[in-house]
Amino acid sequence: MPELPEVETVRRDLEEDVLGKRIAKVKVIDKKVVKEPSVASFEKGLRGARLSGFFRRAKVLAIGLSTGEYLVVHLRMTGQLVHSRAPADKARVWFGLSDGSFLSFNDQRRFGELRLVRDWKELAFVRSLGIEPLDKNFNAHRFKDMLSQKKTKIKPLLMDQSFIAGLGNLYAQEALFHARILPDRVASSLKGKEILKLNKAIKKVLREGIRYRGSSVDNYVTGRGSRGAYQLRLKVYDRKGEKCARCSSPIKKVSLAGRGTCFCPQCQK
DNA sequence: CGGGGCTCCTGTGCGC
DNA sequence: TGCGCACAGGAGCCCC
Repeated sequence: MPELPEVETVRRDLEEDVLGKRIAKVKVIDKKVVKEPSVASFEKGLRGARLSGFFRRAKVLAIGLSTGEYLVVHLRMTGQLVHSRAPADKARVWFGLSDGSFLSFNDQRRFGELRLVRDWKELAFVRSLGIEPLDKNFNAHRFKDMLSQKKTKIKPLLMDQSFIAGLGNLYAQEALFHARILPDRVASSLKGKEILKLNKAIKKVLREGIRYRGSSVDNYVTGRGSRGAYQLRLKVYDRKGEKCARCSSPIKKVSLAGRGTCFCPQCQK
């Protein structure tokens, strides 16, 4: 499940490996993943374009093109964007680059989305996004303001992209563990110290996630097709029944807003 | 506007 | 061993 650190890892890989290369050929194998414009216009608009910049907002990756348009990629659950010497066997879409290499969009569950647009920041989803959690404006003072009126449980709120943009189910659970806060706490009930700790924990888990090149719990891979390593450092996510790294109590799992949520009932309060 | 629930998808892993 | 079903979760959508 690609979240901010996974998408950022892909962005950095591609910026390093394919910036400036030209798209020589576009092959759409699964039309479902191309959301706009029509497949014909998508192919025509991309063919011949150079890759001129790689941008990320939350979990959205935008690839700037020499034509002035952007190829906007949302990996959703199982999407992969991989640069390699040959198209991936299971590619939904692939791009043949001018140097003979390939950029493949793979997506087992087909929730992923590709778009070719003029102004990616005007996309409805991008416009509705909340604050970027690694932005310096996201500090404890600001966070306190954001939480003060919120009657919802903190964990689903952390996953609300219009509130904070980029956390998903994995990093939300990890951040709450590091801040020692129970996932079902009502957001407005958090005290000043807890808000400070959570603000720091969110930044910490995202930065660590990026440093370890993302979490390959399921089928996420980097822009080079390799696995990340942050899954080895997870404290609660997918660890139901295992011992808490801090206090050895068994990790519990509940469902919040329909999503699996793991936590330590002993050291999260 | 908020929150709950359903939907989109497919592979995995569980219980019987 | 095999079958069927729950589950995994990002985000849009509908409804109250």
